[in-house]
Amino acid sequence: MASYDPKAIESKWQAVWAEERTWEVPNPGQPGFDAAKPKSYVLEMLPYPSGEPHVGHLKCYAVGDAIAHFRRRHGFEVIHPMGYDSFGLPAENNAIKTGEPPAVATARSIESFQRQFREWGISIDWARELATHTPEYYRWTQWIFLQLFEQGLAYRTEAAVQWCPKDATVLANEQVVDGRCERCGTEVIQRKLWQWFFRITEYADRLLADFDLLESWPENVITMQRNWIGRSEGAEVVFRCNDPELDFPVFTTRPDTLFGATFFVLAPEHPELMRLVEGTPAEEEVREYVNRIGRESAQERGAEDREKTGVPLGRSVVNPVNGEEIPMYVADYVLMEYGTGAIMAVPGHDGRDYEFAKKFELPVVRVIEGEDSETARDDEGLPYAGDGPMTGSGRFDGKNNREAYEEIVEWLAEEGRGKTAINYRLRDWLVSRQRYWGAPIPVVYCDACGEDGAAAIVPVPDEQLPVELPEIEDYAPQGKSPLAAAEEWVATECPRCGGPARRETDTMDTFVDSSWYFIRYLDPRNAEVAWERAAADHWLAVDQYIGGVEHAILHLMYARFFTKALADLGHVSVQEPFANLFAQGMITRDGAKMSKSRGNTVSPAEYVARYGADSARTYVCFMGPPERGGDWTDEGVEGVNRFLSRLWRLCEEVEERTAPSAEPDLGVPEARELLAKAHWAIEKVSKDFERGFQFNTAISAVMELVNDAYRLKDDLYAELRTGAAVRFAAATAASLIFPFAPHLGAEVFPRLTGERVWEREWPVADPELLVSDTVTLVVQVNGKLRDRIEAGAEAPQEELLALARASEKVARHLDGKEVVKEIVVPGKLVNLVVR
RNA sequence: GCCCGGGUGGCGAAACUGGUAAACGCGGCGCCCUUAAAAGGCGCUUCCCCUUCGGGGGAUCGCGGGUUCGAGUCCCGCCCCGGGCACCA
Repeated sequence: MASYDPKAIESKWQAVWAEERTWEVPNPGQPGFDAAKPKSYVLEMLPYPSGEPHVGHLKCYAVGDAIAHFRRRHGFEVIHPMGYDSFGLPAENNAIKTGEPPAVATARSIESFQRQFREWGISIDWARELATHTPEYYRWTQWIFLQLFEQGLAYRTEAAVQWCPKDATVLANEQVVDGRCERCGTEVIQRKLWQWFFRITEYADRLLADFDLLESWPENVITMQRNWIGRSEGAEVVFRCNDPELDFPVFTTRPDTLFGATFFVLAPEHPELMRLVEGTPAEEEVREYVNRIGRESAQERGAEDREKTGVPLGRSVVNPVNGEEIPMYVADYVLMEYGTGAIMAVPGHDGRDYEFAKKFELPVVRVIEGEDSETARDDEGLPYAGDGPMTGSGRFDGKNNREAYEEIVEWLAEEGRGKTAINYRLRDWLVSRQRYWGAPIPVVYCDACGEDGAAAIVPVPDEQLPVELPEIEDYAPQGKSPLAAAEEWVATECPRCGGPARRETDTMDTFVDSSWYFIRYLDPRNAEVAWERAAADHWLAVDQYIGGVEHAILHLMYARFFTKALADLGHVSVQEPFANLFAQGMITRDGAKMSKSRGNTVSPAEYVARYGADSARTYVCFMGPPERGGDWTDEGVEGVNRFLSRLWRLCEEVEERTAPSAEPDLGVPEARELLAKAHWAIEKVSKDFERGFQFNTAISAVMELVNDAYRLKDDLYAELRTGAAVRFAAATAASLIFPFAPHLGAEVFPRLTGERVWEREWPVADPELLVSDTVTLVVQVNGKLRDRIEAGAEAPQEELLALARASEKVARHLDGKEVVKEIVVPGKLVNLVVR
């Protein structure tokens, strides 16, 4: 008997699948397309190809592949593509360090990913493979950019961005770690620069509302996105300054506290700030303050226990509800990015305003009665954030603040001093990067076409796309994009007037590339259009998306935004890209996140070489619930490898000792028991797939089946028809383990059944064999377990009671006591309550 | 501070709508096979106490209360761990 040799069988089946292109599926209109077959789009987040795949990849694709196989065997036409998110910083940083072009390192890494995906036996439709850094792909990224630009959804403006003074470059938020540049450790500052943005805020409400369209997303991911969007309802109220004459709208969620406003604060970046103090005694101090704040990092400014600072402006505004003049300040606790960059300060009912008022000795006024010991900081019980009757609020006195809320807003609206308003925490998406390794932003600047001395932004016409990345010498950013150094490339012709023009030298954030790749998979080789509508309509939406929680906010929200924008443009028919989302947990080692510096990384290749891909894949699915994390242990992989070897040996033995086509004999108790176990396992594994991919328990069910087969097999081999039960059990185990250990399943199943496992429908449990004639009756006295008795499954209540009372163990506890209550749960238990 | 997860043996974990706590795996212990080892097979393994060695009793799912015939599961109050957001008006 040959022993389990994963290397041999794995390469054998990988060759078959490659040769036969087993996992390729046709589009509508293509040969072999079957319109009657339901489709299922199973997708794992595409990898960023840097170095070698790690265990996180192994887990993600093992989980996704199990789902793909499960659906195929339920009659679905499963599309299961793969690609590479191949633009990005690591390749570029490597280029800066070594001078090797990013394309070279990227190609090397992609090769490694391709090789390992094949070695893992992931069922990928390779005909649809793509990489986002190729001109064939980013041509369409640029096309989408221009589509958004035409709609006014892409725009260029001057904005404060994170700037590293040492590297002289803008940094993405992700590149800022604890307020410092991730590369050189220099403290990041804010700087104003002209940047490209996508108007995602326009979609804030739809991004919130359409959570309802999703079939199944983890609740925590939805919550994270909801918080990130941060919708608040409130009112916009206008405060007027009489000298100089200026209106200052503020956003507030508490118009009911308007009567308690005792001062007014502007953000240091507020555009009217310097105008207010110019030529006044306050000018010097305000200017110094603003400059000082400007030099501080966002980290410092947002620090938890930062003391309130600010400067009085020597100006005042009028509170529209009571005509009171209140003094103006500038303070850094007011943020320009949120609301209007100005606030009315209500120290009596807001903790931050309270702190500021105390420090600057400003009046604190109560306008709502009530107390809350949690928030109160003084004898008056202020600040108070709760509800209650109004006071000191003129004609609203005595009313509950909740009711007054509506009335005040209505009244303000009548007076033309306010209106209801909604504010979002979400900001527009900054997409330009002063970096080389990304898709060039496809616009040119033309002075001749411009007005008032400003250059016009002229989009590159579709037929001139892609705007290809030029080859350059030095990849290091010098305060502007490295592309700016490619002078010949920058100097171009204006598509509008034919005169001299300059190319945009910024590239796009790589999140742009990954916001639409799932659509390109559907028509990946199309050179005429980004995708054919029929193909997109057939396959979208993604039925099951799988990836790490770390993408819960950015990637998933950007992709949702793109889908909605593309739907509005008439390019797709769905509003949501991912109907179902599965967020897998992170694998740790020795209880810690894996990292090279910690030296606790796990190389999947090493384990695949040692135990085979099937063991590695099955292990990552078995280590715990896949949505939770888990700690990688070598013993764990060995354990799974032991199980697969055991299944292998069982199948080998069964092939030798039993005949192929005999009907199992249900009359022999052991044969029936084993068949029942097999059907139980079918039911259990199927249910575990359906109930949120509980693969750990699914695999344990197959383990139980194999254990039972081992326990019973030697007695059953003797007869032809009892041997058939063992054959059925072994074949069932092979069939059920196939989604996790496809090579083993593929090898062993046809040897026992003559059929290819992936062409065979997923088994269905026989209900007759799922129920047994007898059950274990649990007998409790006062809720405590006293005995277990075998009883007929259909036995009536009286019989169960009689059985329970007949038990000696039970009788011992009834002795001398009175039974006051009898509880019978048919088929389960009897509980006797005694006194 | 706010919003999510989660606390069950030595470890990873299981337990469907309240009904046998610890399935499955790891580790450990013992036995069988073997000249020996590896591999493999079989069994035991939550803790404490009593035992005439057949077994018997008690405790136990982060802590404290409650509902119930019965709570890991439901309710109330706390503690700890992980993640996200954080001066958002």
